[in-house]
Amino acid sequence: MKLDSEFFHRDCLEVAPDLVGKVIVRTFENGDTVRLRITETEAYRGTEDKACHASKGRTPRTELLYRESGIIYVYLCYGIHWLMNVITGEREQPQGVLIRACEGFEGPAKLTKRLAVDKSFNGESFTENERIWIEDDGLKPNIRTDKRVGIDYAGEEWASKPWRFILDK
DNA sequence: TTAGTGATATCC
DNA sequence: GATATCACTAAA
Repeated sequence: MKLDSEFFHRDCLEVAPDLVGKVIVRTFENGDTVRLRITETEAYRGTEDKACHASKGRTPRTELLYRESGIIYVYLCYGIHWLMNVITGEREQPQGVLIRACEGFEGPAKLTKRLAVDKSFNGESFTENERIWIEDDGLKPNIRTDKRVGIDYAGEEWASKPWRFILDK
């Protein structure tokens, strides 16, 4: 079952664990289809979350975070890597879920490389899209939580939040 | 441990 | 216009 906008229209702290175990489907121009189970996500929640891009204020880049849920937010990290996020929650409320890893592709940049996701997906919809979407295949996985990684700059208070969700086999 | 990489934000 | 920063990876 393809996830609809209702799924994403919730708080990122609900959507993030729910996305774990779901399947990203990507269709390529040459007809190939790739299906990858999501194994790791992280929640980024609002202006008060120092690790969230929107915490420093509304800018052209973070504008997407304020938009409706279910759209894709892709951005370039360290000049080389594309990281993929999904916008969740209410409009005007900057929050989203970072897709960190999929089965066999552990790492946000490996994931986007495999799915050939780049800037052109920024602002696209996950719910009305021919190229990429997410499916629920009925799996009810065990999920464990952990601290988010790579955000030491956000300070101890935010870096220690258990807002990382990992598929537990 | 370090280099590589480029968009963005912030500072002139 | 210039530069400092960054939610990473691969190679050593």
